[in-house]
Amino acid sequence: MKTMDEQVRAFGTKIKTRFAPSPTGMMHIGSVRTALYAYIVARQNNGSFSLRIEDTDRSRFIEGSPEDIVENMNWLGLNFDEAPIFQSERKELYQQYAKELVEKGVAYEDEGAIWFKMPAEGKVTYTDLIGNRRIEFDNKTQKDFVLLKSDGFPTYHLAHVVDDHLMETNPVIRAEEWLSSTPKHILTFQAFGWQVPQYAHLPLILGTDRSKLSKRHGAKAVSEFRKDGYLPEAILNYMAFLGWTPPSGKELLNLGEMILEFKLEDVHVAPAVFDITKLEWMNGEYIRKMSGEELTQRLQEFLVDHPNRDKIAPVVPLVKERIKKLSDFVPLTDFIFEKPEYDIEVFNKIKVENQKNVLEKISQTMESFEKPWTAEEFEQAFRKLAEDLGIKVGDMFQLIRVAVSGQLVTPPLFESIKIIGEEETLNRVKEVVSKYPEF
RNA sequence: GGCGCGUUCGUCUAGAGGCCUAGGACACCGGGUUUUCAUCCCGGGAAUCGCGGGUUCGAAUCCCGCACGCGCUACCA
Repeated sequence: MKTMDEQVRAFGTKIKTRFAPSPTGMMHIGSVRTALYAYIVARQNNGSFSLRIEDTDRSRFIEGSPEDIVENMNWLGLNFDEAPIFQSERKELYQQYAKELVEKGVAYEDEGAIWFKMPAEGKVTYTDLIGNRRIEFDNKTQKDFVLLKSDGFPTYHLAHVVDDHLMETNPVIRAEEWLSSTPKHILTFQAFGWQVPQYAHLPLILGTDRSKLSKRHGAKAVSEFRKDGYLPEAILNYMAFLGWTPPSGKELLNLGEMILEFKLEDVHVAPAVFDITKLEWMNGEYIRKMSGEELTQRLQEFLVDHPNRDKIAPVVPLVKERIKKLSDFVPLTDFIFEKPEYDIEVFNKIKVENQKNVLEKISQTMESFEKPWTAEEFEQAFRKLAEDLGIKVGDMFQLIRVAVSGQLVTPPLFESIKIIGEEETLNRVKEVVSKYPEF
């Protein structure tokens, strides 16, 4: 059996792939995988990768959609080699080709539209690159279909065939929802007398209810994942693994490694369910793998409106192992930059009697420290205080934590305090003592 | 309804006749490290491989049937 590589080489000299979304909304997370695989195949064959905007249905066009697609492809690092093609600008071209088919007698005009005439006999057979499966359709089960609409625009079927022929696309990588239409396309290629490209129909990506992934599954636009603090490398990695495992068995793979390992023929035939929990885990892995400097920079790019954007560098090492998404940074570190809101309910969660009294002692102990405070002195002093007061060490530090941050969960206490500053820390504790239990 | 595709732990998957009393990852549960959380480490439960027939000494792996799911069935893509 020939590999995909051999099959494709037998077809033409250069591998050309394309991503061909229709601009009916913001770029959807599911289409990332289609774009990614097409990109990888082009890259690993020294081929070219381009963008084609399928905007032949004027009524479904959404303003800003092409820009959103380009922007997110750039963000993901999936770069195009050629200028984007807009099908709406090629109207006359499709009309010419439609006319050609009418002249050849394989298409006819009816009610202002041009229809492809289905052969009454015969079968369409082809081998899909995904799963290397032989797929067969009986022409008898197929119906005539519209090539050119009465408004003069082509349907997807005509536009796909004309464009991918002219662009010399091979292989055609698209979602499996197109599988049923493939006989139409193959027959059209043949009617023109053109070489039929190889097809790779990628299995559908499903929502948790097992229906085709859409907005209502919570898996939404790429831009929203970006806004939520997901990293492009994690998104790419996760999406690539929906239906594909690298032969090396690695759990984490960057784009370069994917280009080395990926093969279309290794992609699954069965649909996959999109599971955001695993994406989140992967995102956390990528965050932890980054250097402090790198993370700081990413965070600064992400936190465009953060009031203390320039001061986050020292905080980054404290949260690196505690955040899964860039956006997690904010709630975890707000108390470091701003005095927190206090709530007696939070203090009540710590099982310590006479809290006000203990807080008073904490305040006094802090005041007794020489500046700069040191970790050893801090820890030893409060361990001793806990012992003297007969309370658990853990509770002691939790009380300090809440007094300083207003929260039960924070990055490491002492390190946080060092960033907040001794003065400010002491002020906060004093204020808590004086206002307790009403804040 | 017609046509097409699919079916291994909850999820992503390994698996190409014996290496499978089915392996890994996420998630979950338990334990350890730890002043919280997280990280890290250790351990655990979790798929009779959709069901039923074959073929074979032997099947998750090959064949047939069925069931179920999904997709398409537009002058949408």
